[in-house]
Amino acid sequence: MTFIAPTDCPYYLLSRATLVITSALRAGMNEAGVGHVKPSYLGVLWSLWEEEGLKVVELGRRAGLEPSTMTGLLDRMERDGFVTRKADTQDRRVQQVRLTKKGRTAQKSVVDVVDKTLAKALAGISEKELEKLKELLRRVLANAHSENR
Amino acid sequence: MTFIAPTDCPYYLLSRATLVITSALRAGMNEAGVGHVKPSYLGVLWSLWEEEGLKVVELGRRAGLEPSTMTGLLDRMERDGFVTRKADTQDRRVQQVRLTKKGRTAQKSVVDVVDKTLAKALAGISEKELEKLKELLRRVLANAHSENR
DNA sequence: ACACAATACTTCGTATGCGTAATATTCGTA
DNA sequence: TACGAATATTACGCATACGAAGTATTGTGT
Repeated sequence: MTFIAPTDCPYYLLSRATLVITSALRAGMNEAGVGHVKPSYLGVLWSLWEEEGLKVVELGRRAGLEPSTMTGLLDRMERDGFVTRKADTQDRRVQQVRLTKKGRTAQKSVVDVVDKTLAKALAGISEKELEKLKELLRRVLANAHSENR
Repeated sequence: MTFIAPTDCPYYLLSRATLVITSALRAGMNEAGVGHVKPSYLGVLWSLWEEEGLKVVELGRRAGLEPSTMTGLLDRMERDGFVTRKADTQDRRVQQVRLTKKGRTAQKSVVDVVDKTLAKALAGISEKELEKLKELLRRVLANAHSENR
């Protein structure tokens, strides 16, 4: 199969969809007065709201990001006052990442923005269709995963 | 609707799917000996293989990218020898972008890599499912589009 | 106990994208 | 025709991601 028009190419559609939702999230955060929360922070915040004191590698694993990516991401999050790093006393290679008060109290607004933004982005898509979409995307990820070994 | 696990969040799935395919494309290009062709070049090359001498804004429109993004992209493509810019004599604001010989001859290998990479990434997804996926993604783009005005 | 492998994290260079502002040119209208 | 609006491009700062390579620490096999 060869894809001619951009709107016929799944890669184009995926990239664009990701970018427009990222933009919408950024805008939504600004409007809601939590503009310091960048879209990339979400994966980390989500993990830490569940379980605090995770290490860098573990956060990366959960968000699907490389450790080297996490470093810069956590630098920005620390700069913006959402998390702190704390050396682990057991294993001194490890940095424990924990939420600040600001990181904790942001949860409500942030979850709200994400929900509303996704609802808008996915408007007109039924529950069933959404499930199908997610299932297909999971299959793409599974393909990539099995490819790498 | 609130999304708990990453694999339950459409935004996470979309981002990850985009990134893994981008990675796969990069790797595929390298293996095929056209490693200078970066994934971002594809949108521009596609447009120029169709019609040469397009201006920067038009290339951006077709690829879904901002003009300011195009500048850096075209800089890299020029550096890597795929395109040249040429001032338009009619309208001196305009830069005509045209393919070099290298840019033209790359078409066959590049299209080949893209086809094979997408086939692998989308393995196990039927024609019908792929159509559905594309339709849903187009709807997301349409939503974003109508949102912005 | 010691050499070597594995793990955790960071640093650095590069790619990719956006938005804002600056510059140059052209267009439309009074 | 002069002038403000629109258009085309670039410049700059920032966010986000990867991979390769470096550093520190821990684990393992002999």
